[in-house]
Amino acid sequence: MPELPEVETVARSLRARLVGRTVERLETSGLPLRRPVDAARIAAATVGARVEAIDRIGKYLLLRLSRGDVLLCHLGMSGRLLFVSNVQEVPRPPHTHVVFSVEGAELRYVDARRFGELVAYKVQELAHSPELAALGVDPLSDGFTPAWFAAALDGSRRDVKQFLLDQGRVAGLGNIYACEALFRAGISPRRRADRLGPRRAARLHEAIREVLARSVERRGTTFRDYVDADGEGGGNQHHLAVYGREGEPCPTCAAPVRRLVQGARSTFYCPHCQR
DNA sequence: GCATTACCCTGAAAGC
DNA sequence: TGCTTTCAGGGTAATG
Repeated sequence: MPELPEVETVARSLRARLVGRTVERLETSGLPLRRPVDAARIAAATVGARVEAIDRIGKYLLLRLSRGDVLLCHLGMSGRLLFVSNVQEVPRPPHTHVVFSVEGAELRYVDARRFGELVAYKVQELAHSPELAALGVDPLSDGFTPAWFAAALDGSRRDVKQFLLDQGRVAGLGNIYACEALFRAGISPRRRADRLGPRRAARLHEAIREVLARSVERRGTTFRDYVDADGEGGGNQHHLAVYGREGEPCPTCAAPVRRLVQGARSTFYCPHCQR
């Protein structure tokens, strides 16, 4: 499941391949993703345009194109963006929904569960798009300061785990890294956000940055579907302390890791180390 | 403002 | 072995 480190890894691997190249053709499967794919709009934005830059905001990938268009891509649960240079030798995998032909190579959007999204905007529309307008602060951006984070926590009475998953607050954290950051900070996922206090808030801020930075270094976490633009899996799954480890010993105290359900999502935590 | 539930979807795992 | 059921989860929307 692509969260911030996975999307960042895709952005980096794509950047090396795609920037400076021109899109020549667009093909789509015709099947809807989370929303219908507007092939005509995407073609108008991309075909004949050069890829000028690739950015990331939260879990969104931004392909900035010449002529002032931006292609916004969310990988959902199982989405992959694959850059394939030897097109003849590598057949398109099942669930290939969008293909950009790029100077003899292909950028393929593959998504078995079709929870992803691909949408084009004019650059001046982007900030007001429904996807980005409601997004909170990216935890690897300069705006993610301890003071901002503490104030945001103070303004929410939800469980801190729920708070962390809210993309309108912190943009880019998903279930894996929310669990890992809370473990690292020694904070119970059930603690109310506005009851962390300044010391825990500072610890959690630091833990979020740390957990994300380490995972970016390891090129993300591959559980099932995630690979980068070159088809390579990440390495962070070998370094998870609690996520997906129900019943296994906590790496700190050896107590069994527990699982609880918050907002219909599994939370993994150590009841002994996290208070 | 927040909790809960349903929905979209497929493949892996579990259960029989 | 092979079939059926359950579960996983990001984001959105409806409802309370």
